[in-house]
Parts: sequence; C-alpha cells; structure tokens
Amino acid sequence: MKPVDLKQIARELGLSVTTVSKALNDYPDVSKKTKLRVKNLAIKLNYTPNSFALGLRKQESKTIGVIIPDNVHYFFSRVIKGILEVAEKSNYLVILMQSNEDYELEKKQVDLLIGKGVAGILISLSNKTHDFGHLNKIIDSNIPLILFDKIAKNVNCSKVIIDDRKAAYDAVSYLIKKGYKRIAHFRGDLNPQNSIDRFLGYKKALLDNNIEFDSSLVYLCNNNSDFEDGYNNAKKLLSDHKNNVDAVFTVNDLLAIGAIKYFNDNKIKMPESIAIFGFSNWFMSSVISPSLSTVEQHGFEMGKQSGTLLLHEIYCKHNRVKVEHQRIVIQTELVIRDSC
Amino acid sequence: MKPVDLKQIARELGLSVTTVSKALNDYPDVSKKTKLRVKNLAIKLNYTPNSFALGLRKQESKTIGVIIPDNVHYFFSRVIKGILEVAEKSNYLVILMQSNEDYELEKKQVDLLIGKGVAGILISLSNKTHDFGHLNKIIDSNIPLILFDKIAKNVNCSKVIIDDRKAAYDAVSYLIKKGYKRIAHFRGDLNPQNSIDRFLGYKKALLDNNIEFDSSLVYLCNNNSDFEDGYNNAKKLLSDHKNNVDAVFTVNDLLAIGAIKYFNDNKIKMPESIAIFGFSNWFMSSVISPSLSTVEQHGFEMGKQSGTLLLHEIYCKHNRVKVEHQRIVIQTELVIRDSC
DNA sequence: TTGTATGCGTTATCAG
DNA sequence: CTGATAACGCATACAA
Repeated sequence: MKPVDLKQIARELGLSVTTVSKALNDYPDVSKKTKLRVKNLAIKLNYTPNSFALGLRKQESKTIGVIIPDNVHYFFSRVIKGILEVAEKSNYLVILMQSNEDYELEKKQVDLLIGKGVAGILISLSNKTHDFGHLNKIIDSNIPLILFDKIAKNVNCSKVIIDDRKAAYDAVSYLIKKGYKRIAHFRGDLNPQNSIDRFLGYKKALLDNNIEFDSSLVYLCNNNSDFEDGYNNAKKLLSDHKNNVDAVFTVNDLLAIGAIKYFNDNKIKMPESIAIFGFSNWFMSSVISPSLSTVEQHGFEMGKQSGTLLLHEIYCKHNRVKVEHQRIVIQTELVIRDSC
Repeated sequence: MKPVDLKQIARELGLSVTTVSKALNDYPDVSKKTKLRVKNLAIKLNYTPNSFALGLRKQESKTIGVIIPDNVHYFFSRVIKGILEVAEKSNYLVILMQSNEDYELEKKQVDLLIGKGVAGILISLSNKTHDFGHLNKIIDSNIPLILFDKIAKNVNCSKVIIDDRKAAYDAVSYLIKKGYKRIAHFRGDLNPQNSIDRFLGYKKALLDNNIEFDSSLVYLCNNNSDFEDGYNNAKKLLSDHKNNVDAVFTVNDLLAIGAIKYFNDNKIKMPESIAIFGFSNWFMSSVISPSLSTVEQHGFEMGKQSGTLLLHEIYCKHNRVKVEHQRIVIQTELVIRDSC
C-alpha cells in the first residue's frame, strides 16, 4: 500500500499539484469550493504529507532529540514522561538516547541528532562530560538547545534545574532542627554540579547552625552502583564513627536505600539509632521500611517545562523572534516520612 | 553554520556532485585517487549526508519507532534500554512513545510513525487495545512490525514474549512445594493476554497438585494504581478469609509490594503468617523487607532481542529476502528471596 | 483563481 | 573514469 501523495489527489480531482498543496495549506488564493473538494478527498484517502519532502524543503522536522544519562533511573523516566506528554500535544516526535554516563557516546549522539535535522535538543549531561564543544556545535548549527538537571553553567542556552544547594540545605536544616548533630553525608561523584551543590548545601546548613564541619563524615560514592555504595558506606560509617554519628544525608535515594538495607540487616533502628534523609523521592522510598524522608524533585514537571520551553524556542526561531535564554528553577519540597 | 553538502565538496575539489556522491558510496567506477581526495575532505569538513534527502530518495530513514504503555514501569524502562543499545550499535535512532494504556492514543501514534517513514516499529500493546486495524495498517504499509510482551496473537508479525503461563505455573508450584495450600491470586485486568495467562498458570498449578481452585481467592486488580490495589486487596483478603489463606501470588511486583506494606503495617509476619510471590523482579523487590520472591522477566534481554529481530527484518526487506516471522520466548526464572 | 517552473540534497541512469 | 540529467514529494515565486 503506497502512501498517497499530492500528485494522486491532484490527478483524481483534475487539478495541479500546486493547487492541491495550496488548498491543504489554506492559502488565500484558492477558492472555497476547491479547498473543500481537496480537503475532503485528502481526509478520505488519509493523506499524510511526506515528512522527508517536508524536511528537505523546510530543513527541519517536527522531531526533537533527548539525551539522558539513564532511562532506568526513576527520576529520568519521569522526566521523559513529561517531555513525551508535551511533545505529543504539539505533534512532535521524540528521539530518545541514553549516554550511559559516557562522554564519547554523548558526543556521538549529539552528532547524530544534528545530522538528523531535529528541531531542537534536550540534554541532561553525563557525569563525565567536562568539555562542551559538542553543545556549542548545536548552538552554532542554530538548533535550540536546553539543558536540564545535569547542566553546564557556561553553555549559552536555556536551563531547567532545581536548586540543589537550597534543597540540600533545607534537608540538612530539617535534620538539625530535629536535634541531630553528627550528620554524615554520602556525596556523589566529584564532577557533576548536582553533587557539588548538594554537598555545599549540606556544609552550609551545618555552618549556619554552628555545627562544625567534619570531613571524615563525608563519604564519596562513585562506584556506579548506588545501592551497593550505600550499603557499604553505611557499614564503613558505623565502623569509623561507632556511637558518634546520628544521621546521614545522602545525595540520592538509592544510596539511602542501600544504607537502610544495611541498618535493617544489622538491626540498627531508624531513626532512633540513626536517621536518614534521601534525595529524589523515588517511588520505592515511600514503600520501604522505614519509609524514607527525601526531597521531591518533580521530574515529571521538569520534563513538561523543559519540553514546553524547547517548543517555545523552536517556535521563536520559526517566526524569527529573538529568544531570551531562560533559567527555570523547579521548586523542590521536603517529603518527611519515618526515617528521621 | 550551515551543514556541508555534496555541492560544497564538489566545488572545493573541482568535481561534479555525482562523482563526489559515488566516491563516498564506494562506487567501483571512481578512481582511487579521487575517492581518497573526496573522502579526506568529507572527513575534514565533517560531512554528514542530509537525512531528509536520503529519506526522500530511499523512502526510509534509519529510525525505528517504539510504543510502550508506560516508560515509568521498571520493566519497560529496562526494555527500552535494551532497544536503545542495539539500535545505537547499528546507528539507528529510536522514536519513543507512550500510549499511557490508551487505545486511541496508540492508534494515533502508529499513524504518526507510519507518516514519519520509520524503518520499523516495536509495540507493546496497551491493555485497552482490542482491535488491531492499526497494526495491520503497519503491515500493509510494508513496515516491519514486532510485538513484544503485550502482544496480540492474531496479528501476522514476529513476537517476543515470555511464557507467562509457565512462569506463573512455576511460581505457584514452588509455593505449593513449600507447603502452602490456600494460595490467593491478585490478578491483573481482564483483557491483556499476560494477566490471563498468568491466571491460567496459577490455576493449572493448583489443579496439577490436587488443590481445589477457589474463585473467592482471586482478586481483580484494575484500578490503575497497582500499589494501592495491592494494599487494599491484602486488607480485603484477610477480612474475607481470616485464617484460611497462607500465600498470595500477585500478577506483578507492585501489587506484591502494596500487600507487603499492608502486612507490615499490621504486623503480619511474612512468610510465617502469609507468603508472597510477585512477578517481574523490579529493582525495589530486592531491597524491600522482607525481600520479595518473584519472577525475573529479563526486560533488558527482551529489549535487545526485539531490537535485533526488528533490525534483522528491516535488513531482509532491504535485500528482498523473505522473512519468516518468529516467535521468540525469553526464558524466565524464579528469584527466591525471603517472602516465601 | 489556477497553473508552471524551480529547488531542497541525494542517488540512479545513462551518455560521454 | 567522469559528469549531465532526472527523480523522490513538497512548497513557493511568478506567470497566466
């Protein structure tokens, strides 16, 4: 079954291809009658414009590209859902790619997307990305680009983020207000801005509350298996500090859940013996025992806003409206449960 | 920065566009010297063929479409990861869509993909899909189609599935062997073949072991919020059957986790008072207390095999090789943990 | 109000 | 070995 094209409609109606094209695009210089005839037949034959021909003419397709580090992360799968929803509504298709935290792969994927002539690109950077040439290439190609969550500050484009520093500050402040004083931190990898900012928020909360910062309470987690990292560092934490630690703030929920597992396995009561605060509000955090206090990051909302903003910039580009790059901060919230 | 095209290379080298094209495509009737000159410059200028022009010529792009009910499900996000990996390796792009278990949306998305000229399509059907016209349309358009996990038996295409019936049979048989006799079943919605098959497997295991099937032990879960369904039905189960039930087999892990939550909340010991067996092996099943026995479904593997098979059928189509539609069954395994 | 000619970037055909 | 030309399906400047 070959798809119908303008030629076929023109033939059946005894018109020229041009007139048919104009009719379908509602040009003013086509009679109402003709328009009606054309449109009716188009619907009847279920005509769909050939997207390659359209792309070739307009140098652009109704497709956007999305690169994330890992779709299996609950947070990102929520973001994707948000992006897909807004794209869907505007009849844009979404090409999804996973960098698997691999910088070279991310670079290659950007090239593929540019080559594909996508209308715009959304990226959440891999942890290993420390050079931004590939991002500037997108900008130089005049393709709207938006970074979300894992961003690079010095790239000249719009960004959609949360205030990691403030969120961490709020979480740790909450712990302090509840009376915890020796608060450990399981921090993320050294590179990504997120983990830096969360660490800084942790530190600042301590200082603002006159609690001395003790670097021996900070554990680096970068084995790419957060759950195990959490489990192992929980063990290490207790052997290092025995009865001289009363809470842990982790850079993500998975680490927290690993720690909870260790504590449960060793019959260490939470929050009595040690309190835990996570980050991200994964679904499982609400069903684990004890349920985990954490920071709600609103991934779905971030996806929707990122998508909307990208479509907006695409629209501006089409209509030659100058875009002001934005920096949207999605509000976070503390979700208090049983772990502290 | 405008992308380089053949014309530019031709101009810089004093050649015709035709020759350049031939050189890049390794036609035999171009001199080695010319080929080298062309290829070097192409690399230097970072030439990428315009995918719209290519698509227009060949009526097909290196893009495949994937429709799933919900990316936020752990199983599907694993499948996606598998698909992305094999697509990546063959330089295919993946357009992802979520039907959100909505039949009309699924139909619309199929139209979009066909209109987009994708090289092939992978679908896991929505629970509400009971008419297959849109799938046949894909086949009529001569686009390779593969159904995975949520399939329709009577559609003439390849399928990648697990043996739901056997997997459920194995799980329930295991419970019986462990001595459980009054085994309830939290079943899924009435439509999808998966939940039917898992129910049948459950039933057959009972019969084969001379345990009378008691329909009052079967609970229908179709409120679209599995966790809550599990929680509520656990409550109902106990009030209905008090001390006359000793195990539950749930159609998925989320229901099981909801039930576990209820039992934990009410200090009902697992597996002593009641055992639980789930289905799918979500990540969280290994970290919850008690850890959940379940069926490993190998989503990543299913994604890889589905993707590979699709690419194979696309390849066959290109080379005019007749394809035999396959039915690949991914093996499942029982994962035994603390809940039974 | 309708139609003709042209070009988007590529490749296949055929002529030199 | 190389190149001119047509065609893929569509939109647009221009002519009628």
